[in-house]
Amino acid sequence: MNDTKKIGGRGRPRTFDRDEALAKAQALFHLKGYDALSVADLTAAIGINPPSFYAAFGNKVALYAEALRLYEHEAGLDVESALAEGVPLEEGIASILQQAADAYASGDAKGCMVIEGARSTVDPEAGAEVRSRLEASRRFIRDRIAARGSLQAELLADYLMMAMSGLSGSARNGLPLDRLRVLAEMAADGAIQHIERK
Amino acid sequence: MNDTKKIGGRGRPRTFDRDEALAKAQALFHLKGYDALSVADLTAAIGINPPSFYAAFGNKVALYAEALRLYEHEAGLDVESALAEGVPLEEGIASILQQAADAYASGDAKGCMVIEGARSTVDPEAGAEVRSRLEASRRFIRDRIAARGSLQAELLADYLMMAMSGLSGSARNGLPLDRLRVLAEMAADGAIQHIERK
DNA sequence: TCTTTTTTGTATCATTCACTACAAAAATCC
DNA sequence: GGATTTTTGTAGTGAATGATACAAAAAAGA
Repeated sequence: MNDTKKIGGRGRPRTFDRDEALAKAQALFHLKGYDALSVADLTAAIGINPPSFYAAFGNKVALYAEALRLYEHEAGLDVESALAEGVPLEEGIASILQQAADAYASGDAKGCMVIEGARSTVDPEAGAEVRSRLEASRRFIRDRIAARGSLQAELLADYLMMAMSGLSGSARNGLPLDRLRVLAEMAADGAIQHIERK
Repeated sequence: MNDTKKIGGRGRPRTFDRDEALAKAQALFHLKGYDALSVADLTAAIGINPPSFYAAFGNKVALYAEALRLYEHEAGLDVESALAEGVPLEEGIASILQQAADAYASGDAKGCMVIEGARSTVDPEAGAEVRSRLEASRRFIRDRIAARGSLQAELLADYLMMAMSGLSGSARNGLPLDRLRVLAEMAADGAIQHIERK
């Protein structure tokens, strides 16, 4: 009944690597979404049986929450440095959308795991989890813009979320990286044009 | 075993209105998505039992296809006149995105039924149906732009689909109409800035 | 009235889902 | 070595899903 790893305990040792299994689960959740990925799919991919799965991760939605945390940590955009005080706001916005285009069109799971998860997850618990994370991302972006002294933090945060959602969807629909990059640049210009001089 | 209506046949008459039931189903599919809406939900909403449901509509995915057709017919954007030869391309693009903002933020089912369905539908058959309809929409927009003599039809179609997808997602996340309208305007300006003089 | 046709309501079916009971296995602690 | 602890594999749980079998009911045609 240990969901957090305690290496070198007493009983029978695990036959699988929990971190590896988590990474595999994260990739699968990103690829197929929460509802389309069954616990049977997960246990088969990890190579374990249901009891081992539940002993290690608690339940499906808890594993999904862990997978989301891992995704944000490993594949999250670097909004922090993009919107650092040194760089002009225009450049920061363009950088975020370029990062998004690059991230969303790379790997075999296209699009943003959080954005796509927020739109597609039916399960109430999992849906609440992923949507709250998406809202947190919006707040983070808004606060970073506001911290620079901009009076358009809400508007620009709305716009960035809208554009990232659009880029994520287009990536998921198979649009290749080069074409997605152009869209990101165009979208950034739309925002830049509406930035008021401070 | 009649999925198309034959008024005044021989046998026992229907106790419900097929068109009303279809409209109800369309609204529910738009609101909850294909997978989250069960046949039991549908029969309860219509007020019939499963055998009547299957006799009238065939099966769940066939009803979904009908609902999509109805949605496109009733709530589809007027791309045709927005991109008519008389209006400047810049205005046409702005018009499409303004129409999208208005449509996506109105009613109680937010966002575009086709765009959101394409992203969230897990069922293979229903997913293929809605995604093929989304692709058809893209082709229609691209062809309408190309018919004007623009050499940027592919690019602008990509961009419009991306922007509509973003607007649909933001609407689904609860962004109110006034704020969505501003985003649509900004997004349109991003495209307009990249239109090459003919 | 009698036959034919179609819809209706009841009562399921088989499948898939997330999740678990249970006992054997494999490690550490004393 | 014996007790304790934890994981393992087998097997199965109850709930929900899309879809149906079947016979009674209600209409039209003869």
